[in-house]
Amino acid sequence: MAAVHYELIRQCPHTGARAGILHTPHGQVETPVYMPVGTQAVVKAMTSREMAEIGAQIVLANTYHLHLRPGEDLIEKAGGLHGFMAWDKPILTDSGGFQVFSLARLRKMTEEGVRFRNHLDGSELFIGPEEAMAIQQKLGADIIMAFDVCSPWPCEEKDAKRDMERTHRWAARCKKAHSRPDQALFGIVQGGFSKELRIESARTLRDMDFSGYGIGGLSVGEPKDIMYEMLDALMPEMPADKPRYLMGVGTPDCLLEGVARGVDMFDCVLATRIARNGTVLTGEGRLVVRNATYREDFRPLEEGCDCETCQHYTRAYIRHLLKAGEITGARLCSIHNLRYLARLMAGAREAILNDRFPAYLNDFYSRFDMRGAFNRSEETA
RNA sequence: GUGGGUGUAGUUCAGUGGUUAGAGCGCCAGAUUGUGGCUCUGGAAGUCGUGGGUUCAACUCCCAUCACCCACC
Repeated sequence: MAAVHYELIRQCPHTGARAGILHTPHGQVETPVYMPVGTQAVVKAMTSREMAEIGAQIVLANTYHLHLRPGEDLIEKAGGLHGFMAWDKPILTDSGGFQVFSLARLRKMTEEGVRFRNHLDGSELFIGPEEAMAIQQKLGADIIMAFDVCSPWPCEEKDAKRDMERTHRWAARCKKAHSRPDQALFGIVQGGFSKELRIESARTLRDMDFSGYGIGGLSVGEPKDIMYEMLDALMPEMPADKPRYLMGVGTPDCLLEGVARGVDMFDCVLATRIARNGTVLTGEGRLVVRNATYREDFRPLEEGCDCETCQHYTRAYIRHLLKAGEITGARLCSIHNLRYLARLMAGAREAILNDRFPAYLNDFYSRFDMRGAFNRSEETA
């Protein structure tokens, strides 16, 4: 049996939403799931014990960043990422493909791979599909990602096609270089913002038979409507017996819209990033606890939340910590946001299992104030 | 008491005759979607201690005065 396999438990009769279990060498993951991002082998400001308490089932780490520092050889000596991080639940490593995209000014890309001038000391390094696989196999995550080419928004169709085709060739090279049987390799769908390309990419990768499929190149600046259109087009082409992972999403509404279209896994830095800058997520919308209006607000961040932060601390106190630049302010907000997303996804799963996912989605929108928050579609519309 | 110094945004300071007096920090707000982010962007905020005077023109020069600081009696 493969290192990772997906077990479909229940399909929503009205939407594409599905509840399942991802079986991995380090235990099960109940899907749909939000995966906190721990780029540098840590979810910023959090310990692995706290992550477990928050209810995180699986965390991410990043190939590019860990290759630079401290290096995969050291992590391998430490017993792989699980030993190094003291986290015995599942881990997924991103391949570094996105860093090629986000650090584009520093790159030189050829068919072989990508030459970077790294951001730490400026020295040159090269990562191609084989290097990305070799690094990830030493890091030892349960799930590793193919090295892909992420097209930007906006993007000419011919450029998106070129990136997609290279992604497919690189996916084949990744598959060939992948040798550890206890790690699952996921391919990544690209295709820019063309439905035809997205469908072609999904079919091509499906035929290559990966253990799961990432959907890359979305949430890179495009309006939400366009992201949803792409998902609507490509999701029917995704194999039902494999997990589907929408990379880099996101906001609470995008997560649920993704679930509704059959996505099983998500990751996003948003929750922890905005937490460090004083914004938290609640069922009623965003709350910028850093703002002066909460100076004397002695309520918890969110009434009824079961997170450690909301159990013990007030908005006024957290605001004070944030304003004073105290690290604990960022920690308390991160704990809350991670717990919020864990609850959101657990609630979605529960709703799917009970055949009431559409009502769950409606209830979310009726409570969550979308005004001015994460509303990217308004900018371009 | 004598001599000297300093008074400019909430704060620390820049600005020595010429557009609408600036900066850092603070304050207020916005941004943040496979993390180069305790980051980035924007905004509000000053009767230039006070009162006179010189000058076409004064934060800037002169006089007085008040406050604070230093030194010496």
